[in-house]
Amino acid sequence: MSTDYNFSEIEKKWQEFWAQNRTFQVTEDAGKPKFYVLDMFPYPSGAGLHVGHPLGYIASDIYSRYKRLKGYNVLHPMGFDAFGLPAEQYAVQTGRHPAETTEENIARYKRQLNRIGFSFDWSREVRTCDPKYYKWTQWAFLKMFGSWYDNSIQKVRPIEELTAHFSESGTDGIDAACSRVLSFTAAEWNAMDEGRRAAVLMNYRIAYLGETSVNWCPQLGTVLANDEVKEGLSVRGGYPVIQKKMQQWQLRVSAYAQRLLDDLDSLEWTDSLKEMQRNWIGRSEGAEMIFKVSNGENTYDMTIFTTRADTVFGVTFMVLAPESEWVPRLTAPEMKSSVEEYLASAAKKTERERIAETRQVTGVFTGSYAVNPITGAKIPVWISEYVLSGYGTGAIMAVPAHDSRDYAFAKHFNLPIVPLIEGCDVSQESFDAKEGIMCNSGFLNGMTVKEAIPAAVRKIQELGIGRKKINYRLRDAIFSRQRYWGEPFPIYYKDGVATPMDMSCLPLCLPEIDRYQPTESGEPPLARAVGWEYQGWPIEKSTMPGFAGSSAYYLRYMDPHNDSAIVDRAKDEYWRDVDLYVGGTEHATGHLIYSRFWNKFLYDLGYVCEKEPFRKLVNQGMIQGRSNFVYRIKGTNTFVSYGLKDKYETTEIHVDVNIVHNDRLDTEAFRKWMPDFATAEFILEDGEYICGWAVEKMSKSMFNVVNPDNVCDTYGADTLRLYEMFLGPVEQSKPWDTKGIDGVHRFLKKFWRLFYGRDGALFTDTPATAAELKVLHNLIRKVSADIENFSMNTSVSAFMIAVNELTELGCTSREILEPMVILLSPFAPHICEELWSRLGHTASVANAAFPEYIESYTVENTFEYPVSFNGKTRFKLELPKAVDPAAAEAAVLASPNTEKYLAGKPVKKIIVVPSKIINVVF
RNA sequence: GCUCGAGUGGUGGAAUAGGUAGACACGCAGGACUUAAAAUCCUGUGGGCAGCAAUGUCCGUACGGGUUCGAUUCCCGUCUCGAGCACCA
Repeated sequence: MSTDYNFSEIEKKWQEFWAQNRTFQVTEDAGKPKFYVLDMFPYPSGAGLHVGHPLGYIASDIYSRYKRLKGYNVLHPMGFDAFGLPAEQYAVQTGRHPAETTEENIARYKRQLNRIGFSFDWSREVRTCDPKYYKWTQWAFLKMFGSWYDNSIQKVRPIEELTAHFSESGTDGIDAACSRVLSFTAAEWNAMDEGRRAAVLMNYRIAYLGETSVNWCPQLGTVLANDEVKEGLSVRGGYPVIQKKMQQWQLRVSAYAQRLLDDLDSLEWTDSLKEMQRNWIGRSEGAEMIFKVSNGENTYDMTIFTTRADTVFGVTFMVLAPESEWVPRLTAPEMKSSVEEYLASAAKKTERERIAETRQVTGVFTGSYAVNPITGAKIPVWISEYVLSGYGTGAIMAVPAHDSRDYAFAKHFNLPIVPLIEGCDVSQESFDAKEGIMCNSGFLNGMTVKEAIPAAVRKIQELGIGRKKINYRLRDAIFSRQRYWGEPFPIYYKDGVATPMDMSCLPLCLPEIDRYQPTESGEPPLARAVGWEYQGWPIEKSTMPGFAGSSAYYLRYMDPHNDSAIVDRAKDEYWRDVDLYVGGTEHATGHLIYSRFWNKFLYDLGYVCEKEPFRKLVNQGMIQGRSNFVYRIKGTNTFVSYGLKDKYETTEIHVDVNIVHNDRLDTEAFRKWMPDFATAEFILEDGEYICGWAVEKMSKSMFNVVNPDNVCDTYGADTLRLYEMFLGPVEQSKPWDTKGIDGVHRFLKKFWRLFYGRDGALFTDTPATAAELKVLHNLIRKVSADIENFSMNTSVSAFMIAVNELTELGCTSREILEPMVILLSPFAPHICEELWSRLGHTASVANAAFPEYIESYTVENTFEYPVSFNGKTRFKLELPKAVDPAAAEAAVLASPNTEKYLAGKPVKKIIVVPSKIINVVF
């Protein structure tokens, strides 16, 4: 048996051992407390893993292994978010089936992950593109299609209960989340034909088909959700996005807005993440107010939303969103052509252009007028882009004196501005602050703004022209994607009416098609599928978005092979929810909202037992790339070292970081790297070529991608794991910098040498000394506290200190070394398994028990020493044994601050080291 | 513009409840072992001043104030960086 630390042999051996012995497979065990540790499952991209990906996985794996040692039954699964755009785009280019490339990518990912020694229970693996998995995505969709949200009990109910109510009493007594408020009697309902009823019900379903303004990305040929668009460009690909009205499947997430907001308080998430979700939900309290509007022939009631009901006396015009349904009704004949021209120009703009022209004022007059319900004044109705159709009612009352957007509009089109707050100057800009005393405002005069807002709301409520209203920014999620590689909708169109398939039809498998691009007529790829029909009727041709499959995957891990339920009730009641969820912050307003919504929906229907899916959430930081540069002297093939480059005219060239070590270039490897450089010459400094560097995104084009496989080859997985933790706090973003990896590797070698010297085993059965026990127990305390707090980086330091100390003490005692192996095993599992077995154990170290911390081994041996001051015993010194009490007393009394310490305050203790006071506790 | 978060040596970063700032590691410098290299080990390493020296002393956690016997930590203001939202009425 080798006495050297041969990591590659050890790591291979134990990875095989874990797989063969199914060491990390778990089942429900009522005798043990459960703990569910989840990583955000990866999208298996063609590029494979780089060192940034495993950061969170390593931290969660340490946590899982630690909890296992602590006696918990730990569920720690992994799977793949396997539907998605890149595989499909690759298919469009190459004609290869996305399933094929996805399969290959998953195999590569699994191989890479397993090399790092994660304790995943692979028997529970899920893949979103597997029909056995997406059966339950489709199932949930059908459940949503068959449900409505009852606002009065804040809960979802089966749609049959709504139809029963309709046939008995119409819409009377119904307070439902809906696309638009409808009102009809039972008789009217009963007289409707099937098609009409279907249309009415669509207004209430949680999953519904509706016309909406969507983010359309022409280059991708698909619709995108709000969180898939950043700054007017698609997150995937960075293509421009335009607004387009389309008939789309949507999820009525907005029904859950208040609950999604309220339940945030119960979660152990970072404040910043909760804040992000709060902003995204965007609750705002205000009022709805009805304005009479007239196009000259007819008069209508138009409802608007405002948070400043108090400013109603200053409304000098109204504004409609260009997409508002009021526009056609209120456009006067003589204004028709200019309105149409304006609408056309607004529709043509991309989202990005709209943002770029943010402060440019545009708009057009409709020719119609509204009546201010309080003052009776006749005010013009305009159309402008600055009003959004998706928020409130898509129409506003404009108060230019107290809203900067209305102000800009009024100035531009020369509309009147009426100030409503005493002493405010609106000649240059609006006065938006909610402070001051009201004036020019009838019954509100003399009140402060804070008083006036509720007073105005009360008044309009009395007059029956409005009511208190809470609005949310959160919109319904658009659920259709015009592409191939996603879950098909189990919906067919019977006489044009969207009809759900029977549950027994699930899974509805994705059909084969010959090509993956949209059809020539612009239909989604599924239009190419031959026989894509159900009982002779056409099946829905769009597919579900990426977030569909990732919204409930944590539930399937609890019971991944169940074909008759999304999760067995007993298993759900055992595993309940995710105790620790680790993943990137980029999912804050996407996946993490959708998942919470999805879970709440299933909770309402009684399929799951917890209101919230993810109890504690940790956001790991991104690992950026650290690029290296070489400097070629212009017009030559000679490269000059970093420190000398200013003496020449050079071009900076990215060089593969894998042939650079500690910023020193491996010149031989460089010559072999690319044919162009085969004859490269170098100007060195001190015999070495020093490279320049910069922090950039980790990407192939910058040659700064570091593959974890390479690190495992050179240093081993245990070093990689420790180093990623050592780099800094898990939550923090930082560049991958291999400087320092040697230090961590050196630590593992030192650790090994505690057990094995040059001539064989060192460990003995001699009892531990007091000093050794102190080192061990301090470490136990430190490491458990650190892991619980997720500060793995300081744990690694603590290990280094402990190993140095034990080395210095010449520790060989099994009594110390065995617990050390257990302690380190979550961080560096392979070396610990090996040492554990060499210590004579046959079971995996993963099945050991975490050593208990015994305080008496570590407490400082201190004693109290009374100090008299001015003849009285005034305070006590808590002194370490090593300190001379007389010297300490002298130091305290001599301290110029002692008088201040004693000034009227009782002193509890003073901690002293020779000649210096360090700690006074009152 | 609004909302969060963060600014500590040459570098990554420590400092649990306000109590010896800079742990640990990298890098650097010097040394040991070696024919040599690699590996390994030891010593030093925030800055200024004084001293042959052990050492002493002052300044130091973005900047300016405040609270406190004592502030990297708490409070107010400023600057810089990062993240998110962005015409949300």
